[in-house]
Amino acid sequence: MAKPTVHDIAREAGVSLATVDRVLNGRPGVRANTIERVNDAVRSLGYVRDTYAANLARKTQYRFAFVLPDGDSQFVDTLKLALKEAMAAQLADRVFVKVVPVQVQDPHSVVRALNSLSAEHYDGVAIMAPETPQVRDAVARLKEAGLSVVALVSDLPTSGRDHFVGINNLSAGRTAGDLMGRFVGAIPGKVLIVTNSMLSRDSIERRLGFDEVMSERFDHLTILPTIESRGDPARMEAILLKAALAHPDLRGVYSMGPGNRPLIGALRRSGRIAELTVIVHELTPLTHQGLIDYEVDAVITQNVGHLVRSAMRVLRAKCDGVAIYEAQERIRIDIVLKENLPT
Amino acid sequence: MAKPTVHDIAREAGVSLATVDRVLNGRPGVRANTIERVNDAVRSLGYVRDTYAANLARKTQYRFAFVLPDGDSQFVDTLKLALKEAMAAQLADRVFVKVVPVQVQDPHSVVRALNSLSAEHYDGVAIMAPETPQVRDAVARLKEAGLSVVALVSDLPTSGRDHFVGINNLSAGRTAGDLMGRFVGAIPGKVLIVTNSMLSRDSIERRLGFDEVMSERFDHLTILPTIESRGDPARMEAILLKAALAHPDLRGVYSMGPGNRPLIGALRRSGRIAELTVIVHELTPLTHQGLIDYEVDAVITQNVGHLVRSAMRVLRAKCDGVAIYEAQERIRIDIVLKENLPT
DNA sequence: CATAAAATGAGGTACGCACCTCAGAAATCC
DNA sequence: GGATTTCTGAGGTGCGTACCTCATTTTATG
Repeated sequence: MAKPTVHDIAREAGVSLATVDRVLNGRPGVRANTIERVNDAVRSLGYVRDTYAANLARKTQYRFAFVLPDGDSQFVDTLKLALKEAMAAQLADRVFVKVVPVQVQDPHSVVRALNSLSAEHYDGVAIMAPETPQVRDAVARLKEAGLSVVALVSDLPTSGRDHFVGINNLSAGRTAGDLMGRFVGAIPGKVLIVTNSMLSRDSIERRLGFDEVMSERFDHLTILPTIESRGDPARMEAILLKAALAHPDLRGVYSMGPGNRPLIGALRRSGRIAELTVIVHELTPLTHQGLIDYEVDAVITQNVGHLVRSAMRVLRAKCDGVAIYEAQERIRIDIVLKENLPT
Repeated sequence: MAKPTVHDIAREAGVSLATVDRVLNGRPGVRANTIERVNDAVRSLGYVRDTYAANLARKTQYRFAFVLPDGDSQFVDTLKLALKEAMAAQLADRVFVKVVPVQVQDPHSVVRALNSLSAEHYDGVAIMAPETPQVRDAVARLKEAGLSVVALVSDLPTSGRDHFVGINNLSAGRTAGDLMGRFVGAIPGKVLIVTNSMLSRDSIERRLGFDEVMSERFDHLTILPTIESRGDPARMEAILLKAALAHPDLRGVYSMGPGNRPLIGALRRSGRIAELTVIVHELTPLTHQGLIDYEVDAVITQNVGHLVRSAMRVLRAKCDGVAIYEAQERIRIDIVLKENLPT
């Protein structure tokens, strides 16, 4: 009835504690036959290793690196803040976290950072960086070296990462489309989409989802050509202002990525921000204030606290070789309006 | 640099291990003066008890009771399901949970259940039940007996409960109002509110929030007198059907509590469900399907997984006498549309 | 000041596990 | 069948904590 321990397994399998230990920890010196006996006992008794006792005995720490974009992104800042909080809370749980800042626009910077993470100093890595062939290779190398790797916010499929912690961007785009269509209402008009770059996988997926919903359910709205800022706020602001003034029947603006500051600035300058339905991504101090001021109508976001905690849980589980609790690790797409802003 | 242990504290405070232990575990036989010295050492070294090692040594289980409404509420069912999953995941963490079903409409049933929970068999209790004087007293008794108590979903203020795990219902109502106003659009019309009973604290608060937002921002919409089902589905269905047919300019329906099945049934029968903006609470199989079928426009919900996990974390923290990590325990108000339904 | 009472120290055991050593048993090889 | 190699058992130690006992010191009490 009580939780089975290694002693119970030893008894059940008719072997000694030492042998159970060898099997459980993959140490050599056990006949295949005996290994089977032990594993059978584990299964039949439903033994699960007490990871806390194990860590206590092993006196290890989990050493994780979080590779995050450097620079002044409010989203990354809130992410870092959440990470800091989580670290404080997890300190008791033998988790050591190091933040590694990288210049995400430069794949070499990312690769250099990843290559600097050896299995000697780290047990796992969480990476938030755009998908490039170089990064994929570097991740594969980390995996090979025995590190656990999770992709954070932005997925790195085919890189061999253990897990992706983040939202489904197709659904995020569809959600934005749903809200846009409903908020704008039945009157025909135009919708503007802005992004940093249409090359990133996230933007492509969000755009795809948005388009799907618009054509399925709101075809009285016309989508204008996408505005790409390419990381240049001034450029973004200028083009946006021009577009806002050029289309008197513009009804809504959907911003798919970072760069909400120049967006809001331009819309304000155009004098039309109040009448437009503005939907952006990621809840940050800026977008939070935007909601309060009725300048932003909806924010589609992912809870940064959940992101970092999920990343840590998954990394720990991978290190322990334990199955993850899927339902808990699914990051939801949050819709935030003025009224349900978290307090 | 390394994590301080009880040994470090003993050395720092200039006392023996036994004394540190007495202080940390509140055992008697230590002079006030000495207690202070130990506590100072704890503070200055930043000692945090390793709860896992502690539990290992204490070889206790956390024994929690979840007092939940009996009967066929889909919301409670999903809550129970989440509880079951959480139990499976927490089994490794020495948590034992017992579900105690009660007839919530009968305060005596609740009180009887609560009184049956002795400190001998339980360390903490999570309660989901309406607030009545009898229940308040029973909770106070539990606290007195040394149990940790959290109110779940529905708060029990002034009962002395340690914590409330659930959403802010005023904000939930405001959020519903915000969505209703935006989804319905600029055309004047009427809005219907239905609930089980306007006597429950939750309904009152949601209604208050909804009204606030409607009068602040959407005063072209008129709110019809509230329909109360009083737990009678047939009655609800009949009144609702009548109301839906009596007001051709009805634009939206807001359901504040349980009883979504007769609601949707009546609206379907009225033939107007597609044109109405329907906003309900709690994501269940029924409302999930309603979103998919375009019968329900938005669901305002709280994540049951978070609810139970938060309740467990809080109960554990209270039992350990450890501070809770506020940010993680704040239950958000989730807005679910067809497009961001969790997969 | 003697004595009882309270406070403290020293030390042990246990929890479930990892990791180590060494001796002895079993299997394999020539 | 003896020598060698491969397995296995018995046992110990330590991780950070709880909880227990028993002696000893300190403090309060009459």
